[in-house]
Amino acid sequence: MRLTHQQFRDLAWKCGLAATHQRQVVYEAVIASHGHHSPEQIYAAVKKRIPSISLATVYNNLRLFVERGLLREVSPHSSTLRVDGNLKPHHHLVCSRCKSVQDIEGDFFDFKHISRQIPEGFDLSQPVVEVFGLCRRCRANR
Amino acid sequence: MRLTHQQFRDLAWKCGLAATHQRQVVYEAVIASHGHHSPEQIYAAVKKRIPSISLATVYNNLRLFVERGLLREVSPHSSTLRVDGNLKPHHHLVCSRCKSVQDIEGDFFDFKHISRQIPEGFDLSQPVVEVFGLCRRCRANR
DNA sequence: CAGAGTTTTATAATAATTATCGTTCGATAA
DNA sequence: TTATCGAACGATAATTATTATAAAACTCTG
Repeated sequence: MRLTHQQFRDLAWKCGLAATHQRQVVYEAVIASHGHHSPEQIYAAVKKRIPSISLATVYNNLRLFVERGLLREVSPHSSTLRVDGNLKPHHHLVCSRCKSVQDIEGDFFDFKHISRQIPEGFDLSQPVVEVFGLCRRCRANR
Repeated sequence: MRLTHQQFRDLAWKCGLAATHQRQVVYEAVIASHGHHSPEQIYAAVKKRIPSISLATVYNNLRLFVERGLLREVSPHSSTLRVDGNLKPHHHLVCSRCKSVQDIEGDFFDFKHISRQIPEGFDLSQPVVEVFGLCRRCRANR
């Protein structure tokens, strides 16, 4: 998706960012790419329009966009592997801010309903669900 | 939690792994540590019992345990940042194997029910839910 | 269009994880 | 037991993802 410079300027203005060309192109690349892409993929897309762009600029702007609410982070996990020795069916409550994980028990999810919506062939026989929110501490520190 | 060597041997045998001392201590450390710990934390715990252990051994065994189904991976996305430009409420269907993400629509989740179960103070006003399973391609390639 | 403050770029640094390889260990059988 | 062989371990190098730094370029406001 392309925006006029004025449109992007207004958008950037709302969240207190300067409307630079690089920033606009990064933003457009994310919106245009339906799906959920990694920084490297976005960098590759942006490079077609601005060959001189730096990968750091992509990271920088993605972080700013997420901070200012223009984009949301998918799977806002910690940057490190986590393992769970509890193999009984249970789900996780994850803090989007500090990445802490707590177990939750119970049947909250209507899997029959989900089954009708998911793509053909997707295997949900052992579903794991993660619910993201803000833990008490992070909510207080806002 | 401690296991007898025989108990661990049986467990390891079931998934085709040799029952080494290091392996047993890593496994016990994960199970004993309720919660969802990082490789570094597990390494620190194991080091108290086997000071000479290598971090690589911890990583190696965690990966094997996950592969063989003895442990499960929490938030199986940790390797790279993903962003989403779709700010409308929606949820994600994630492949545990290849990490691909697809959007799903609909109200599958009984948030009133969840609200009763979650810890005091946890903010679920803008919940994001991710459902993990196996996509068609990864299921076929099993 | 000048000055102040941001942003970009190139690059170095860091963190997390994986690969490599020589050495040692564990399981099986003589 | 011990000999044997493949698996596992430990030290360390390499790789990958991300963040930090600092000088140069750009954006915004007046």
